[in-house]
Amino acid sequence: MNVSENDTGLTGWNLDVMAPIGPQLHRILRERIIRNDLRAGSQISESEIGRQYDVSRQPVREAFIKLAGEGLIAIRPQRTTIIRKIEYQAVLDARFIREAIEADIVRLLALSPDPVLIADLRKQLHNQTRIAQNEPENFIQSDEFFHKSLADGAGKIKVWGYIEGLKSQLNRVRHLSNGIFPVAEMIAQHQLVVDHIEKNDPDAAIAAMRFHLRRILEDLPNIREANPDLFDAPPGA
Amino acid sequence: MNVSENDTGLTGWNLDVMAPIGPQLHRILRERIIRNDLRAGSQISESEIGRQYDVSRQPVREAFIKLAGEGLIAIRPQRTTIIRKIEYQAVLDARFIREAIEADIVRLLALSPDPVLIADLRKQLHNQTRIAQNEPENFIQSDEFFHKSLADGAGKIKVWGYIEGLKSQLNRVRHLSNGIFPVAEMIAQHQLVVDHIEKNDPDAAIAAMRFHLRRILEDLPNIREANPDLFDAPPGA
DNA sequence: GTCTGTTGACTTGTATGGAAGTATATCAGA
DNA sequence: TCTGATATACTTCCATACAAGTCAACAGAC
Repeated sequence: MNVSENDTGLTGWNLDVMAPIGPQLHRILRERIIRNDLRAGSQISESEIGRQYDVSRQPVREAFIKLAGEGLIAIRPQRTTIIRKIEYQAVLDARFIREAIEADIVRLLALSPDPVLIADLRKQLHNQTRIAQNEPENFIQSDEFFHKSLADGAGKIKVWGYIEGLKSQLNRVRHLSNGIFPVAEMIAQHQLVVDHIEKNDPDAAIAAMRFHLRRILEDLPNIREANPDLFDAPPGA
Repeated sequence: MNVSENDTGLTGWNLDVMAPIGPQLHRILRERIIRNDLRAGSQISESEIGRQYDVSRQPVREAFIKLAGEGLIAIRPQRTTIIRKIEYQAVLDARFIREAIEADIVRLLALSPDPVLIADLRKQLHNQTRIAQNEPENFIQSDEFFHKSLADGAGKIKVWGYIEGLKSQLNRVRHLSNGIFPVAEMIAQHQLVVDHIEKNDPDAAIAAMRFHLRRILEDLPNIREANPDLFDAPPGA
């Protein structure tokens, strides 16, 4: 295990020793896995992570259990714990669920468009264009916020929380495709969704959202091909 | 805490001491909460549950953390842990997600009907009628199996696993409404879904499934009224 | 009677030790 | 050089001990 890239050896993710350790470790380790700082396929152990962060094994173990529940690691009792590789089918399933839910969310929004929400979304679209040009590394975050705002506007903010675990699977892929993502195209698709919501046209809004969320299906094979060691067994073959 | 209804004091849910304890406790406690054996609003503690099952606090704690993640209990650090009451909004949100996902699942099924699956589903419908007459207490289980079969037939068996946590919220309500459920009506709705799938009519199948899953919205207010102490704050007022 | 400070019995959070199981390295023998 | 048994060093899992925080009851002052 080699993680040290700076003086702390924590690659920038540090603990607040006054707050509960377990949940903090859960969040930190999840982020490190999603960003591929803890590489897929590599082994980790409770004691080793505990040493890195100078805590005991117990809170590490609790974080591990949560990560295993999200499918990010695989705990093999008495043997070892490994960072799971990205499962092609799991990404497809997570995307499927997300499309189903977000389609129904935009349906609600388009059935009774809220001018205040529309204005906020348009402002976000403006920001996205600026971010795409000046700080593309932050685009994923702004994209997440956009979709979250849609859920919130439909009164389904808790629904967004439920699928938090799902996003882990998708975000691992998205972080791999940071460079090759057609950002301008995605912003245009966002715009289309907002337009149809404003025009009180549910079917068109749903179609636009579904098309938008299916975009990743085109890139997925390329992403796998560019990072074969991070993925599990090939899709069909 | 009073749980003993038989000699073991475990009300029928026992541990296998050879298998990992933590996950077993998670499953057992979840079942007890869903079936209202651990009553909503009551307090529990790691040590007390540990004494009941003659294990240490540690595996109990791991089960608690998972249950908290599902929203079934609320851990208040250094204070207490309580069985959460049923949140009206959480039930609505879980139902919303389930409808969105299952609608897309039946769409897939109706787009390319599989005769083998259809035959299996029809056999299940037959069984459901028999169960409804002879052993109505098992109807919920057969209903779950029916919906799971739909997901499986669409190649989305893992999707069904992802929403496992969601079902906890819904099942708490369903177990309260065991007696007043219009079983015959639900079987007829199941039948309608299968019919439309077989006839290669996605829109009709989706409509039938959505209608079916919205049925609980009619009973929900009555269920809450019949068990006011198990629910959180009233919906609107 | 009312308020305040203290005590003690709880709670969860964290640390540590040992038990059970597995993988790997080492070494004996052919 | 190769094969197989043994030992050592890991791993997770569970039990136990300690630390820190919270709450309720109670004693005492006003």
